[in-house]
Amino acid sequence: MYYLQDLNPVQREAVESGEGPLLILAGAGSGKTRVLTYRIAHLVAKGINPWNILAITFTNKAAREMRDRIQVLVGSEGEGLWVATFHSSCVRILRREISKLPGYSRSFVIYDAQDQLTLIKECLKVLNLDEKKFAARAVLGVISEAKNKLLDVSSFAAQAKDYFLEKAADVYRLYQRKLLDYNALDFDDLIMLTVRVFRECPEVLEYYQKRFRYILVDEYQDTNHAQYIFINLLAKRYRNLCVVGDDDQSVYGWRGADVQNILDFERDYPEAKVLKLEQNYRSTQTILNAANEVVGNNFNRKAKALWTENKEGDKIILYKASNEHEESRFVMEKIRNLCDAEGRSYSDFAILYRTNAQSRVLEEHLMKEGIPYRIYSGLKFYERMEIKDILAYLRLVHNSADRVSFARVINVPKRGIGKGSLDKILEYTEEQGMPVLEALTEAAYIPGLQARGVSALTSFYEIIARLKSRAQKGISVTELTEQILKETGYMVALRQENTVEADSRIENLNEFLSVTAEYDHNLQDYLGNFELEEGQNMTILGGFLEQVSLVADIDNYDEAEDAVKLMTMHSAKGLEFPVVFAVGLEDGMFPSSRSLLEQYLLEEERRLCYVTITRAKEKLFLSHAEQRMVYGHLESRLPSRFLQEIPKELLAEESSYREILGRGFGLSPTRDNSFGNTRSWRDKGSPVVNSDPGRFQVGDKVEHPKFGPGIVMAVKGEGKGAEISVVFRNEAKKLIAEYAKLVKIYSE
DNA sequence: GTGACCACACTTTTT
DNA sequence: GTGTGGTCAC
Repeated sequence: MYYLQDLNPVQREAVESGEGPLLILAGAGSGKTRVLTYRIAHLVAKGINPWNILAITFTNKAAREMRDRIQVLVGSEGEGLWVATFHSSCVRILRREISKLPGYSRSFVIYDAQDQLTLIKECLKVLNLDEKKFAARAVLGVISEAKNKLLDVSSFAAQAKDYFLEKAADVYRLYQRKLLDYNALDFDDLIMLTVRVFRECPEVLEYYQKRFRYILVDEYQDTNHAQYIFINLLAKRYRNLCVVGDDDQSVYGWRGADVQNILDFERDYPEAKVLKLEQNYRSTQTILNAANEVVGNNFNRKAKALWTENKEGDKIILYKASNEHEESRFVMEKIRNLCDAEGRSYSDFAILYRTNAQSRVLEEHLMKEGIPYRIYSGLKFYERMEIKDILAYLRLVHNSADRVSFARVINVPKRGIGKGSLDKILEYTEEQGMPVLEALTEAAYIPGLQARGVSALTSFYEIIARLKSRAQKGISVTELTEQILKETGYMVALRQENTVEADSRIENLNEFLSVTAEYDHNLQDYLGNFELEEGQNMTILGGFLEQVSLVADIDNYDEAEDAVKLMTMHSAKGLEFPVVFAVGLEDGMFPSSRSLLEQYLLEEERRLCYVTITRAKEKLFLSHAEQRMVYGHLESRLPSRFLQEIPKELLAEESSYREILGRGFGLSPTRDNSFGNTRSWRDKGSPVVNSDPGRFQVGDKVEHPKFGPGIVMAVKGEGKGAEISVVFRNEAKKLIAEYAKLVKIYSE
């Protein structure tokens, strides 16, 4: 096996180790993808039928990459291998099996976050719940959490222990019923219902257990409970489960990922072999040391010692900017310098930030400087209004019961069907229990509709019905899309607007047409992948809709493109760059203000910091600003506590003040400007009972009789009248020093 | 039914 | 500061 020579001894053992459960703890940059792909190739080389192998990833990008790499190793012998994300695997299974669950149909559509929210709001309205008290987002969050834990409506309701949760259970019940009515599944359903099929239909489970004799899971630390059960049900029969992950890179706890899954693997599979990949091939000694030091401050982790044979490399540059603009300016300057001095290309650079909102200022500066860039987060292509509109049309053509899509487009472009008429149609549909589109054929009987409305609705129906019959005859998605844009008047309406904005929308729609064209082009491959069986009602259009509903922006990541890459720290996970700028490293930003109050949240942020640092291969720049505009208010900020967890000898400091004004000015508004003066709560520091209410500082930990413990995030003004912004456990408040019954617990 | 205007959340992170 | 959603006048 020639390829085994590419591996170090542990990697090799991981690849060669045969049957039985295997846990691979793979530190950042330790060649985990290589191990996974080689392991699959090795299984195939040993004569295992690829058809019996399932490899699961989290992103399409990771799946594609893995498929490509395996292809190189085994060539066409890989035929039949499943390499897919959790979600797309489950969709595939459900497309075959979901009709075994009462009421569900195989032709379901998939609702994204926006659709979910729309539907939740619809439910809140029906249930007469005040949207002030029951924020749609919060309710959706609770429901999603329940689904991730595989709680169905009745078990969720049974354990609802307060008023909010009781009402949320009502929403959950209605929400599920509506999804069923509209023939739609949300993201969480994909996993939950697959598990349900497995549990309720032993013969289905058995089929897949036998088929997937060898299972590999990437990023196992990011699995949530539902995904965990899904995998473990499948692996139960043969126990050939190989999971790869790094508990230090678990950064999706907030969306239900449970690090415990990887930490408990040895408990679940006592016979498991455990291997640790600890040699890092990516980063310099300096970068790796910094990352190790930071993450070493976490308590709940498996001991690991990442090392490298790479050279020591440059010191990490730490930059203190006066504000976010100056910080951006610094980044631009460094990019220019490194391009000139070291002949680097733009594609060598990545700028990473905690929140999407931070990209705006950076983008402005990049534009001004004429530096090519690409943003991999923020408003996503598929979330743009015009794209959502055209998708809604396509979905309605595909599924005449999809009320969310119907409601979205019935009056786009304007057809004189306002909110009142829409409500009447929906009400009528509800009563008649028919697909919403079909109800339009009876528009004349819908009570309360004007004749004008009736004719508008009838002609709308005719357009969609016509398009539908053409779709059934098998015209391409591109043709269908073009016809929708034309026949619904959507394009004409946009052109008539004649604004810059409308032009960009048209441009996006053209971009969308190239997506459909690509799909049409690849149709053969794609359907091949789906292993269609006779009678399986998988239309061309359905395949397209499914594909677009499962893509994320990062999936379109192009490593080679000659542009600076901007993305959130989360999106950067799994990627690497020669030069990394991590910006906005300030307490309250990163770690986020919400994480400051709970140890476990802070630890997740620290892991995110570890992930961020280990993205860099050669050079790492860390920056923070002393003042920053937040929600339109200027706020003073302190350097991130993570910065002081990096040993000073690994750092070289640069500061705008020093450059401009020289040393010794002590200009920092809150403390002297030597870095590292902040204190984390874990430090001793005697509790101080506040005696002078005027003396609050950013970073103080305080206690409020009503709101509980909190952190001072900003102080505006001085003395008794000072306005103090404090983040409490559940809320952020602005308080006036004189009146707020704040007690200072820790002080500097 | 439509469009203009105002108030007010909102900022984590995404398959 | 921005985007959304609600209200009101036409």
